[in-house]
Amino acid sequence: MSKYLQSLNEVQRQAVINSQGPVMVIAGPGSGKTRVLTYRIAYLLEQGIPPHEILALTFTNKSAREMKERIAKVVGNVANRVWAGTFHSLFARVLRIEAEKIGFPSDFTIYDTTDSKSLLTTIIKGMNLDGKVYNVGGVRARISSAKSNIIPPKLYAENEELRTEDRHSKRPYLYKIYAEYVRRCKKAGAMDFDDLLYQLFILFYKNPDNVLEKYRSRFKYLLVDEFQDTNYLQYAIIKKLVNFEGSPRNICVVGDDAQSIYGFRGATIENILNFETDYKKFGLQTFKLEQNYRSTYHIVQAANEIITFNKNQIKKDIWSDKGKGHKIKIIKTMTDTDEGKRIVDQIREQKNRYHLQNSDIAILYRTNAQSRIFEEALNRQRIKYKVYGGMSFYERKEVKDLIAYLRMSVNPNDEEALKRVINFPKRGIGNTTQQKIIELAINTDRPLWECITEVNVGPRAKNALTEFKQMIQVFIQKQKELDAAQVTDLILRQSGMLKLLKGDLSIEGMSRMENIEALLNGIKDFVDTDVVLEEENVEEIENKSLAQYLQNIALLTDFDQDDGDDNNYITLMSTHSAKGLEFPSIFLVGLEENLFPSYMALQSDDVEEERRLFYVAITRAEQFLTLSFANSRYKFGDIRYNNPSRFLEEISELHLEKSYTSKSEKVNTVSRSGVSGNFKKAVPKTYTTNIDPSSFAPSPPASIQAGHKVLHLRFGEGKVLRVDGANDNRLATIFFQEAGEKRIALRFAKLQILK
DNA sequence: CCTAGGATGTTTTTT
DNA sequence: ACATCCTAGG
Repeated sequence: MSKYLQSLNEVQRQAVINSQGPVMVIAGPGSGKTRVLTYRIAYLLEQGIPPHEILALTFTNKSAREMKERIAKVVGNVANRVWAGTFHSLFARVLRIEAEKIGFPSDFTIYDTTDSKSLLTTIIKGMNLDGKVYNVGGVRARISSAKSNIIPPKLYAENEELRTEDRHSKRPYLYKIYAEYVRRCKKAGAMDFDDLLYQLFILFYKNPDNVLEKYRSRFKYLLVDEFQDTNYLQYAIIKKLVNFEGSPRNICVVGDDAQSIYGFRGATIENILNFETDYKKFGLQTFKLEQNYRSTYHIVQAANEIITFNKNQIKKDIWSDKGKGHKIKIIKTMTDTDEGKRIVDQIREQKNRYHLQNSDIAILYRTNAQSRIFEEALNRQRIKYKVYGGMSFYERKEVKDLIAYLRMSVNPNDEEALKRVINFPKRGIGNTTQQKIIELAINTDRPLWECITEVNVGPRAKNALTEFKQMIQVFIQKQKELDAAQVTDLILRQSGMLKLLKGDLSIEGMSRMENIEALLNGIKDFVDTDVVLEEENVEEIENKSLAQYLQNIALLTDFDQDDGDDNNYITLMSTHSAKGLEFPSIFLVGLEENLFPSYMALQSDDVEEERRLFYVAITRAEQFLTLSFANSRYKFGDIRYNNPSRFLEEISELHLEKSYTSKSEKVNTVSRSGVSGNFKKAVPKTYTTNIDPSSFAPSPPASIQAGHKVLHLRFGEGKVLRVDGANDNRLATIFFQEAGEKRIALRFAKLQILK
């Protein structure tokens, strides 16, 4: 047996070596999911499967890269020829090859969210609709969800249910916006993020030139990571590739229903259930990875406890043999600023006491806006950190502006790029002129680009437009002759952007210039780095053109930037971004009602996904887990008061450091006044009991029945109203005199029966 | 056509 | 608090 197989436990090994037919791996946090995936691929390669026949789909570039690196360690360079990447990037790659079959240029532009929103704003205005009722964010989400459920504009228009929903939300014309949006994207030769999936499905569905057969015979082995976060559309594509008459159905999906946190963008746990029914008849094998190799006992147990508060889940029994470890610490502060200070103090202490590096530590929060407070506190103490997410490098205005010029030079029909640069830097083409062009384009059903010199405007504007067009035409020409770095340099000068940026000596201006230089360096890097040609992918001619560069950057995020050599910094990121990562010490902050769980989730009564997110967050920790919340916090400029998060109460005290309760009782009894805004005053929510812990004797969980009078260390005396579930999953509904009704998992409860 | 200053909305999470 | 949108006046 190969050496790497010996390093696996029995279940893991089975999940690796059962390489034929459908396989589902349910993998708890830290259970070696990535190891199974990578070893499975390595195993396939060792069995002689050609690398290009393996398609491994992940959600982030980072996990794809990590996977490739780890496969390479086992089997060497052949790993680079496995098709491993994100859904979006790999599908974009296929679409570049096949785009013309479905009416797109192969150099199609990828619209990011900003582009999509900007186009929608134009459309909504053009239809004279109220932008407040038809807010772009909401409209875009609606369209995105339609695409994710494979509902094209025509079906949308015919679907009474959807139309009624729209009428209810006072947006009866949404279907028209959708149709126009799709039309405009196609006219601009552009695909948005959803299109990268949707158009691929359409390609497979319409199947011109039997293109589907080509990919079916090419990708003989499919692996899907984070399967719980796939949406209907993604699963539909997977099925197109795998589920057909005579197919060996070599598909392996890996996921964890308890870590499904992308419901808001259409991910559905039903895919896991559907997968079972779809492949049962083809000999589906299921493996459950339940041993956690990441975290110590208290962390694993706390996670187990809180997840039982969710109703729907596949039963799992996650355990760890890493020892008891440290208990979970909870920090409570008065204000959000204090939270920042206290967390950073705590970080310093941990670093000293346990000799942790900056890179061992991460601060996680629910919303990106929370990062600022910690940045300030870390700055004051001169501790290095890096913020992930939020405004990414490629979303900065100056970067987008320059890229818009680049995009136009490759695809002049790119409407959003044109709108960005037509009057930037200012060249006398104002709003009125632009409106006239847009109008002409709509009336004659032609791209904006073709209309800019035909539009009927005054001589000044006419002149400016002619000059603009000539300038872009030069760029288009040069782009074909020069490499990406050379042409970008030329564009930067000739467009006037460089002059404008250099002339701005303000702090912000300097930083904009720095960003442009960083972009330029990135492009130089792209040109100078040799890429090994993959012989199987002859369709792709590796070159250093601008067009090639643009294809590669569209789907990059901040995560994908090289940090250089100094990587000893504290990581700050959202709980969503943290999925799949692990750190010796995690600080999970802002644990307040309306923040985590979020206000939106509470409004729509969807706390379960928030709880899964909480579960994901705490299971990132290997040894130290610190949770924090603040009494008051600034939001939209004024102070708001929130209660501590309900999730804090769902962790049993067994796993918490003692300091929390004593401290919080003291602070919590302070009454406050003068609460501003329409937020209700925060009601202190700790429950003082005068039970002496030393005389407290919890009864065995199995003995607790409905009707019992019971004692709980924190909640005091209560009556068991009912008990449901069986064995390990028994949940008691208990009414406490002080704390009200609670649902408690008996497996973990410490309850003393009184009578 | 451009600018400045005021009004307004925005925060959930991401490829 | 901050960014974007809107409006009036030059």
